[in-house]
Amino acid sequence: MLNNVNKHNGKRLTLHQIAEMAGTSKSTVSRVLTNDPHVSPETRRRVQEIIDRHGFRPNLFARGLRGARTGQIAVIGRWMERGFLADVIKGMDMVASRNDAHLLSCLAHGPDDYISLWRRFAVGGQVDGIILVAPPLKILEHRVEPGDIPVTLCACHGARSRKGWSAVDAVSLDNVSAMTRILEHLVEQGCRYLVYLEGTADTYDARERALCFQRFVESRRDVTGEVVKDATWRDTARMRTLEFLDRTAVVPDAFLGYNDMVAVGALEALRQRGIRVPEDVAVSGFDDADMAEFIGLTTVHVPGVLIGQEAARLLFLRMNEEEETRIARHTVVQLTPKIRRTSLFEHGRQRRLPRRSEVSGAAGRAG
Amino acid sequence: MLNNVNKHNGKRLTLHQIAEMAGTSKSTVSRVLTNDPHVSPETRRRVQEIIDRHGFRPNLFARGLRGARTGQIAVIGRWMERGFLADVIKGMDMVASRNDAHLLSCLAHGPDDYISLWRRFAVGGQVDGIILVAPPLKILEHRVEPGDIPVTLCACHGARSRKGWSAVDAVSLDNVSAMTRILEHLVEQGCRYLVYLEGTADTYDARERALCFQRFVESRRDVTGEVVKDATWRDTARMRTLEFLDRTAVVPDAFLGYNDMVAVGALEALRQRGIRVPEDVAVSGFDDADMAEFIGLTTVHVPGVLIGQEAARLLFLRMNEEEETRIARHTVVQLTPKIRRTSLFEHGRQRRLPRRSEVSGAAGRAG
DNA sequence: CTGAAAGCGCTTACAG
DNA sequence: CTGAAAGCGCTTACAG
Repeated sequence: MLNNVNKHNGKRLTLHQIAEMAGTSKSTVSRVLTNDPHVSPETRRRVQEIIDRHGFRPNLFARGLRGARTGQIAVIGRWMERGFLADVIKGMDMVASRNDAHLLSCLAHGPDDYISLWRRFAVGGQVDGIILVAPPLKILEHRVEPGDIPVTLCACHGARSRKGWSAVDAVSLDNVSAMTRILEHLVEQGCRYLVYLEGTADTYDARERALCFQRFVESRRDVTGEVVKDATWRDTARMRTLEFLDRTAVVPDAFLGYNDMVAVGALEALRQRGIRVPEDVAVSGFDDADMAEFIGLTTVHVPGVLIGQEAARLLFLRMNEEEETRIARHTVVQLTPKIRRTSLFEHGRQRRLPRRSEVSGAAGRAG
Repeated sequence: MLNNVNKHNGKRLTLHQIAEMAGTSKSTVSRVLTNDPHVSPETRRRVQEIIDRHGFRPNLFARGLRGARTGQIAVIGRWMERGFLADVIKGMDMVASRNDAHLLSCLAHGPDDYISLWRRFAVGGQVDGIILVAPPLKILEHRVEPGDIPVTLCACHGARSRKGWSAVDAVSLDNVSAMTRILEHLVEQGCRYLVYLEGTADTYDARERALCFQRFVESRRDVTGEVVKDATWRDTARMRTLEFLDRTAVVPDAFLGYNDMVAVGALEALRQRGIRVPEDVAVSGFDDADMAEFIGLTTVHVPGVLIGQEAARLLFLRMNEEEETRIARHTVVQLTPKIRRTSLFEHGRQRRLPRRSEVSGAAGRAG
């Protein structure tokens, strides 16, 4: 009887009542509930049967107040990452529900809000653990305090090398390998003048992708690069791209977006200016969003669900440790480049627009 | 000092300590915290100042155990609706954080899991209220019990007419108006043979959209319709569409998807068979997903954030009521059809494929 | 292996 | 307006 869960004769069930029905004490019932080994098999069986029959679930507040497990995990994320966040939360929820825990998901409204949410949970005792998804860079100015409840970093590659964060469990994305392979692919396709649309600049992963782009460009004599800032979402990316196109003498060979939505913004701008993709310019994104495959967008597949599962696994591992260990676990998730239509010149490139090399070459000769 | 929030000399703060510092009693501090009017302005000011200075936040478990507010709202949703769910949660979170509450989001793994999650929270006392997002049809076989904590239905239009659910607050989508306008638009464009890809059949909204399609087709003498079942997501929609195309004598004039992802599945299948959109066949979706505009998909815009806000508003209204009222609030959200490229034949329709009317007409004459 | 008792940090009648 | 006290439902030393 689903409707009678946790109720008996219309009254909410308590340990006390279960104990009475089982002809034992509250202590023993509690021991059964917490899997305490100091209960005889026979007693355990009898008590468990009553518990099961009535669908009894202990009051979480009493439990939490007593300082035991609350069965709640706080997940702090950002609305801007909603696509990734939805996948990650799915993965976490899978693991959490296997551990009889629920997710308390909070969307931060900005870096400061993110940090104050984190600190509140870190000391508050409201949850058993915290997962920080793509936290703002600013969080690294703070540190994990000795008394904090367990925390796992998710999608914040590199944070572990920072003072005060080295002992924190983390699952990070291998942005650099994936980004480098996309860049190499573009160069192979004949691209020499690349533009990176930076997206939000305040997460570690965003920063890492931008840095990777810059280093790659610097390491290649034959490649020129430029970073366009403040292209955080589809519309801003479209606007930034339009502005860029209006002030540039030559159209670049490729636009790389911080993520797929930014790439789509660039595609819209290019379409608006009548510039063909991929004939005139290549475009790539990051994330492999739902429709990326359909529109043939070259991108990097990010296995969000798997990442969420792993983050939750690390957290439960930590939570279940008897005593504090000096171990910090770090999982690096490999990402898969997806080369698609927007960056492929199958039949040789047919370009109407002048290349940068031609223009600058001409200018060089003229000068 | 962010790090000192809720701590004083390294110890977690309690009412007791605040009372000591303020030179008053726990009772009075508690009264200040709960906005009890029975406190002198001077005392209130003094206590509040200490609270603010130390960033004191009362222990939620003690509060919850005592039977007062817990500051937590449970949101139960389904992974399949992830796009919609992400938007809705954003809206709820905006309202919740204004009310100093957090969202406990649970993803149900199936109808039974959904229902048992709901019942657990309904009687459990873990949260102050529940929002059910797009619950499975099966939930209507159960009913809201008298002792249940407040619940708000979200995206479950029509449930209110069911026994045991009439007194529940709800925010629903006006699926019928939107769907009808899309259907009328398609007919205006010359479509006569329509196929609806049903998607998941186990939510009220999905059911309602399918029903609306069937009724429309039945009400029009000149229109033929067919429903394809079990097209729940992009890949299944693609497969169902391919199967359909392989067994049909004539290609329909339009495919309507239960949502945008289903529509994209259909688009993929059509592309795979070399059938042009919109020249040979029109396609429409539902939701107005992130990339729908970019790919020119005709769809219905669903304002998820706004819907989430409204659901949370209704819930807080209910929670803040002193005594139980006999009022049930119902907000209906209007949806906006977005007519785009996939259903527009601007330059007159140029069709390579035979129309159903032609084929069946020929068959009729032959018989 | 089992039970009686203390106590977690609040709120709210109750008494003044 | 204010304070002392009871009690919410658990868990865990403590004693047997």
